Amino acid sequence: MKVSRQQVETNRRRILDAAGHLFREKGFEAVTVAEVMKAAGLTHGGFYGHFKSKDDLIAQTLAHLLSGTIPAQADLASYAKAYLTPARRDDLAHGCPMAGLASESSRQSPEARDAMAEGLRRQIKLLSRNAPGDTVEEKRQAATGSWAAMVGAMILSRLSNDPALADEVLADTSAWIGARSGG
Amino acid sequence: MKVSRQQVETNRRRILDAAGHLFREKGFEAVTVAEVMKAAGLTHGGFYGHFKSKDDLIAQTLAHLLSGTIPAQADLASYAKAYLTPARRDDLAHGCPMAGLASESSRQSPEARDAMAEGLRRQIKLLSRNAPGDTVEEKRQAATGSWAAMVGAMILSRLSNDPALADEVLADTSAWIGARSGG
DNA sequence: TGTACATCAGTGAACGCGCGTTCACTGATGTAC
DNA sequence: TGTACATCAGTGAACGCGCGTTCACTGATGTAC
Repeated sequence: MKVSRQQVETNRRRILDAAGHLFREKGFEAVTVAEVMKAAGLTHGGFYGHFKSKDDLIAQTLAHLLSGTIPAQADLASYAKAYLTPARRDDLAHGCPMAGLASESSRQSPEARDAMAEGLRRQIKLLSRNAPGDTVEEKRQAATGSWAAMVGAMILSRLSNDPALADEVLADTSAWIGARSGG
Repeated sequence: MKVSRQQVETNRRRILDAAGHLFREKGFEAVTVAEVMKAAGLTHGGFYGHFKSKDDLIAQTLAHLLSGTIPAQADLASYAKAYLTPARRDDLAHGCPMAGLASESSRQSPEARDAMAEGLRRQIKLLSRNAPGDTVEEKRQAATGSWAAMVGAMILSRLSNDPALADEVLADTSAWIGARSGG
């Protein structure tokens, strides 16, 4: 049955939200179109009224995830300390899209990669503002290096099924960034 | 037709080598059993004489990849500089298994994750030897933080389809690790 | 404002394809004598 | 050392399942009058 234009827009956003959670939780390939639609409260047949294909959904979901919420500004060390927590690591569905999906994204469509690259640019720019260093270049290096360390630590921590090692990776990386950036 | 015991062992290693290259290139899910067997010069039916399942292959391939080649020791900064090159980034099939497969591995079987966690422990231990710091703890933090940054930078660099950004991520992370570790 | 009808978002069955896995078969290996 | 035969690694057709995608249909929406 037809639904109102407003409802269409709501449904579209619901699909993107559901996809955002499911993709972060399970990765792009393990999530099915039907699963996303069910999570959005719809049936799978209607999917193609909203998106051209699953690849299209992936690209649009990444753009959706990365366009939101500019995080509060703080110095790099505080930012890293807040980012590198076991709670954030374990809450996959609401976690950082870059840590959760960067690896898979590099094998996705150009549109998906564009969305990710744009998110990366924004993040580096944002972190550069309060990064240590005397020159623009030094600040950018600190921002990029710290961000790479945060993303890498999150990925490595998630990979370990030894909880002690997993927590140590977060804590050590946080300490290392802090020692350099003065937090 | 039956083949010699020696040939069986050769075939098994060929399958693992082929899987090691293909998985790093395309990820676990995008590679099919038939594709691995073909790359190993065999037909797909024989696969189950060597491995219990595709999951089993994944776990054994990771163990195989991570057990080899202890890299030459150097200080952290030189190590990072040698690791974070565009050439290494672009040669997916022969690249670092942890950068290429860590993210996907966290959703694989316990055996696969064990192999990865063990590889991570070895790597941190190895890098700690020549890490800067006065105490064991400081050295471990530098090793872990630097390794997280290297893996993260490799992943972020691969994700960007803007070559300038991709190269900058490597160079900036390398410079940042170098500035701290004195390379 | 109220009515008649064209539109079209969503439904759910169905399709086609590719994948992991199985299995009857083949023929070289390697053992028993 | 040579021969006869049981073993079993590899082959390739086939199976079953799940997935992305399509499509005829439904019935509420929203427009024309």
